[in-house]
Amino acid sequence: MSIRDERKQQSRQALLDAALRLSTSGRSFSSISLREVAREVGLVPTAFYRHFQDMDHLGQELLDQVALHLKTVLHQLGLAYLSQLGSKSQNTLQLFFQAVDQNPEPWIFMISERWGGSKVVRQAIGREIEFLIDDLVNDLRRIESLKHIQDENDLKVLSTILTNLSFTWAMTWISLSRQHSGLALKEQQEQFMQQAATELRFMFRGVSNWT
Amino acid sequence: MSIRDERKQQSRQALLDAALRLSTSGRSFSSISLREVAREVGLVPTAFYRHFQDMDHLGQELLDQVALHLKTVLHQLGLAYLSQLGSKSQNTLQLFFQAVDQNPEPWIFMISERWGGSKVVRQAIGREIEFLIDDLVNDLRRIESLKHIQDENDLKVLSTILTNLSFTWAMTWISLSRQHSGLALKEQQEQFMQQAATELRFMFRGVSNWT
DNA sequence: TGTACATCAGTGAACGCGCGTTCACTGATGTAC
DNA sequence: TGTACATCAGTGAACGCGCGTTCACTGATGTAC
Repeated sequence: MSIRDERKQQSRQALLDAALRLSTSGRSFSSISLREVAREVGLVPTAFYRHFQDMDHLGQELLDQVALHLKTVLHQLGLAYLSQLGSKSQNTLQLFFQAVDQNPEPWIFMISERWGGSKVVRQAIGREIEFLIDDLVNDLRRIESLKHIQDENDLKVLSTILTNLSFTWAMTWISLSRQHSGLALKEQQEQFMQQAATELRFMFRGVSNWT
Repeated sequence: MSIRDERKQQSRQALLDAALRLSTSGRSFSSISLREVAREVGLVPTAFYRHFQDMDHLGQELLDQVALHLKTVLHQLGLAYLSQLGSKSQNTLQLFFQAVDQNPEPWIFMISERWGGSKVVRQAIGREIEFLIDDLVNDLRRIESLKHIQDENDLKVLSTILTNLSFTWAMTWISLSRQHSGLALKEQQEQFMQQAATELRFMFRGVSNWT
């Protein structure tokens, strides 16, 4: 790639990063402005148009990146779960929250814009969540304790519940860090992790008695 | 109440209704303006200040009304479920979606603003959801098939799952009506209701094998 | 009941501001010879 | 390698617009006597 193309790519990515940062810091994507995004990057507003037609197009591109990240993280979590085999699922839960902490923005974007104010983003998220659910079905199929679930459809329903639950967990977890700090935060997190573990236990109890 | 107070109350409620309508018609609360709300009601923008200090204060009041509605509907659903006793839970699911269809706006507001762009609304929703979960715990306690769950905390976790699941169901249901119509809509709704029923069955299978 | 004054929901003009978008431009980088 | 022209990411001025908020006002309703 030429120097010019490289620099252009950097600016483009900087715009995407700025939009993600602004729209996950307590405000929503539909309430941030083109000028804000450009300003955040140190560009003049008109330069925005060299990269995206408008904020909606940026939103779609941003969602693609965000969805790819989540897909990767979730798949790695699936692999980690499989590799430890009989190990407690609580470990996986810990890994999950660790992944959320390490890079919360994609989670915030995906979850809070799922029913958010931008139609194109909302619809794109609907599609991406379908993909995530299907991916998870493939991971679930390889889990020994789920082998007795014959009906492909039941597996998909299970995947749907888990996906939706995990979104709520992620967002609740993140909002804990926003409302508490220090020791109080640790305490709240510990308590919430216990609760999520119990939720999982409820699910798996249903799974193991499935016919 | 005097004539003047009555008229003032009407205007106030009209502003709240307009804000709810605007913020649940595909846009978000944080992206609608004070002037839009006033215009929708047929008032001059400055008249807004006779009723609310700003949009945040209107939002808090609006949330109170919305939460009260949901609380009432959910409690009535609980009573309906209890009264039919051994009857299929699928009936209750049907009643649930019927209630959502009859007045979708409170559901949309509660769910899409749960992680939305207004901080005060977000935090108020967090509190209200806690109340809804606690209310549901009280209803669950009276269900025969749940009597074997001793630990109060397990009951609360179950209530949390059900509440979160039902929110996702409600919003998915509503977005079906937004994307389809006529026969295709009926088909999608039927299919989704089956899926939700299976999700419930997973949960209850876990519940009945709880120790 | 009638009158004189007080209250206050709603009005209309005005303000400064940030917004999205247009346009002609600049100057560093790329390309053809 | 050096030169002459083309490309194009980023600039800066300008536009019309809707926004939140202020202020002095109007006139219907309420209240005191």
